[in-house]
Amino acid sequence: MTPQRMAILNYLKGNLEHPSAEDIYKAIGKKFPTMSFATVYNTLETLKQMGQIRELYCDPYKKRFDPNPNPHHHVVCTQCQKIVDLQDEIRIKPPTLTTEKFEILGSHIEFYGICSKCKSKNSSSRKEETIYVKNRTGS
Amino acid sequence: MTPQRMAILNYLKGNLEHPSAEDIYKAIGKKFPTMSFATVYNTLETLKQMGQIRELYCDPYKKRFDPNPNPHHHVVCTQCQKIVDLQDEIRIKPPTLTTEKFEILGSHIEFYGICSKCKSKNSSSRKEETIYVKNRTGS
DNA sequence: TATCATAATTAGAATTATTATCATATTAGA
DNA sequence: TCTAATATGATAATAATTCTAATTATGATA
Repeated sequence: MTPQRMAILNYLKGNLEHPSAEDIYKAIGKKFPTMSFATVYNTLETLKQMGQIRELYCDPYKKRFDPNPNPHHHVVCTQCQKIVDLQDEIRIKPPTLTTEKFEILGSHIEFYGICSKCKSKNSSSRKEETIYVKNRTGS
Repeated sequence: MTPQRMAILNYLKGNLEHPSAEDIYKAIGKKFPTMSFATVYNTLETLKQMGQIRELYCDPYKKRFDPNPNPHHHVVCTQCQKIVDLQDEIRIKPPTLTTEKFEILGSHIEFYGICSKCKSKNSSSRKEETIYVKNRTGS
């Protein structure tokens, strides 16, 4: 356990925003200005291997990281890529694969939609809506 | 409707492999050697807008395309990124969001696991298993 | 405490997938 | 056929991520 790892883990734990590697790099950079991007990626990979965090793929533009490794599901805004945890316990049967034999290890439900912030943005300025759709950074 | 578009659409329809843009480029390239990668991406974007195909994000390394735009779910191999359609009709309740108000537009379930091919690969040559994990191309 | 092996960090280059630009070519409609 | 609109192809640009190699920190042991 190095200071950098502590900082990254601390930042992640208790963060509900499902930050990307860049988010983490920027946030930690304030405390550790010398820290490199590679360390962020290395640490995230290590934490993932250790089962401390989970990597999410529901943001099509970048990987996102979830400090809660326990199985749960997500709601994703298709405009700003905001990801929100779902508390609901959803029970689904394992699939009946007819042609392919898979060893199923887990499942993940993604609900897609528009968050309230984006919805109000849309209605207030319709002309610009393609900007919100195409701009990856969500800014 | 241009010849290139026809070729891409024809290739997609009736393809169960959920190909990536590169897969499509390579496959169509045999018939249209002059076709550019940009055309593949442009066409896929157009077809997506038209609602003819669906873009999948469950492969962490690249976007994958599904010729079936109707709602259905998938099983993904975490080693070779093989994606298989699920025929099962799975009914899930829309989530009860307490803090955030989302307009939910759809949902997608991903089951994760190991396909039979990767499972036999693993047991037959354990020493090389990191190769299969790290090699993105799945080859 | 000094030494050593191991693992972590850094900076930067390299890679991969994807998107943008723009000149040219093609298409579809009058 | 003519023309405007759109598609294509070559290439450059970008963004996220991974790799490399040199340096540095860490922790165990003498």
